[in-house]
Amino acid sequence: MDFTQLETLLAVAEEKGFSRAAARLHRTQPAVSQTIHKLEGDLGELLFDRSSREANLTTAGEVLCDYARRLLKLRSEAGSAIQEIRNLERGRLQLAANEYTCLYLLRVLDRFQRICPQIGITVHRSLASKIPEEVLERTVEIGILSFHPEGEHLRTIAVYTDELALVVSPRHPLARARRVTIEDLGAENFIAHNVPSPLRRQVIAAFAKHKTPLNMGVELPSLEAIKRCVSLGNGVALVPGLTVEQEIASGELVRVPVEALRFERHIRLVHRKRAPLSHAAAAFLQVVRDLAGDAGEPYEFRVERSV
Amino acid sequence: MDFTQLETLLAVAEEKGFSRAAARLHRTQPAVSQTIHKLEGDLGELLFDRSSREANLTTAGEVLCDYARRLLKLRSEAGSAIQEIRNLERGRLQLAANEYTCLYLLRVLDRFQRICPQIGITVHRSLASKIPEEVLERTVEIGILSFHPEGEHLRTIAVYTDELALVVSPRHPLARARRVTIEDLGAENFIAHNVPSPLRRQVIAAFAKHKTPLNMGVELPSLEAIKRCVSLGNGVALVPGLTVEQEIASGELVRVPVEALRFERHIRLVHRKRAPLSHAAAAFLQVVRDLAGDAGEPYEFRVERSV
DNA sequence: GGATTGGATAAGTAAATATTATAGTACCGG
DNA sequence: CCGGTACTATAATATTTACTTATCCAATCC
Repeated sequence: MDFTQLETLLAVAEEKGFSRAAARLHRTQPAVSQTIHKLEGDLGELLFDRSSREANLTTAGEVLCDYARRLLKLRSEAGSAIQEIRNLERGRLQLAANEYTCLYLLRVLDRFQRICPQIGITVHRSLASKIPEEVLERTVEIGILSFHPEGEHLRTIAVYTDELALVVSPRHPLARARRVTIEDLGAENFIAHNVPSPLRRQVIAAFAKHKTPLNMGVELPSLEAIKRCVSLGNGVALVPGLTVEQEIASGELVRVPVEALRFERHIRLVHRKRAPLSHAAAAFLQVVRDLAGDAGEPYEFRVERSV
Repeated sequence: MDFTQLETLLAVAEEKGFSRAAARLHRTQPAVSQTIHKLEGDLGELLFDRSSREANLTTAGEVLCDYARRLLKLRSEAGSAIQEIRNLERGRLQLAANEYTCLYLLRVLDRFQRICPQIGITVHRSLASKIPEEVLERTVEIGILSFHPEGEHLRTIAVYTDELALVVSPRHPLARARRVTIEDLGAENFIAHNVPSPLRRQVIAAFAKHKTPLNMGVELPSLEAIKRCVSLGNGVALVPGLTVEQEIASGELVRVPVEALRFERHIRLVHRKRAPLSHAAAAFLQVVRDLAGDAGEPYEFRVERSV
């Protein structure tokens, strides 16, 4: 029992004749006869009473017509559902981000949702170091990272350039200083993120280069905790600009520019290079690309080579 | 999109691999690859991500799998439904009978319903003369008649031999008579059915043969009315035995045997000779045949030749 | 980095499904 | 009642579709 047979059945039933059905199906009459004959053979039941001029359904034929209509309708729905996926009227995008890269994501999501309101989004909150494997294992389709992951199978796209910001409490002496050099920071208590990162090493190197002591008296596990700690006047911290935009705007924290501590941090999207991109993911990437075009710096869309 | 493709899709999805799916489907791996490839081409969408060792569904693939399961389930239900018709677990039998032949039908129906409890029955109440055309026009599948209809396309089966009964009221003088001859009826008022029938002519001929006057003072349109009329003592009537069995048993009417008025009436089934018999109709005929075998006279099952 | 597993591709073959041609059967009108 | 018309079945043939074998290529495992 295949769809062609069912379509033929319905055509014959509705046209009340094999010849007319053949015309409707753009097929010859013997083709229709054979199709129905084969279907009858498969089922072991006659479907039509051909004894009179017009073909009439038997009981079995009537019952099967009923199913045929339902089956063909369902098949057509299936086709539409696939169309909907292509048209971004259906689907879900699985993303992975960490505490920090989430902040970038928020800026894109808003725009994405306006363009693809029907696409659901799931953001998996992960540790940065776990994100590449989540992408490789297909738990998520796109990861958002602040480092360039290794791996032949990943495609990395730099999408945002963030600058580290040295932040202090508004009541801190440095908050009112005209010009601050790295040497001025030797006496300060640095509050650090307790995860190893390339950035951390760069900072240590910068202080070493200027022969300035670096006091990392407090190490905290979250950016939220670091910001709160600085805000209470317990030290200074070097954090990604994105994470403190809000607090600087509200005056809760003050950013202190230091020439020797200008570090950039690139936010990247990663996805499996060889896997076919879902339409939802492709649309997401397009939104990111458009954002770079419309909003300009610090947004960008720069595919990086694999390492 | 055909069922083979959908089955293949599910096999690959469930086995997470083309080769394993091929084994399950008793087909070779290239066949599976080609089937999926063609399906993808038809839909314009990739269904699997083959980039890793195991095949993973894309969004479109997942959606289609969902539909595939529903479609295959529905097809299997359709197959079962056809089976049910064959097994007499589903169906409806359309019969045509008139006031009189209905009485025969009642005796068969009881037995039929015990054997085929799932088969619905619709009895079309028709005028006897209209029944053959109802059968020919397929309004009903089997007609029940008391005469032998003409027509090359009808098959006629005599199933019951009924005898006409002369009935009178229990208070009528003939009710107590020892032996009644046709001549004794010359003074009686005959209540007749006002439809012309071969039988009516036979009765008139019998009276003429015995040179007995026949007074048909009252003509009524239904057997029910005739019986009531006789029961009230307004005359005598010659009616089919089947129609008065109840009343004779209850004593409401009395049957008076008259040698010269022994007329037989055959009840027949008719159906289209060339049309395929439904399983329900075939079962019905079998019940009628069995009844003839089990119950014996007056039941029978005698196919008559077409005229 | 070679071995292994799994999928794609190409060419040839088998099977299914179409077509043309023709014969047979119901129904209609003179 | 009989020939014309309308319709379906069947046979022979052609075409398309789907499967198999053989081989290649990519990813993963050890």
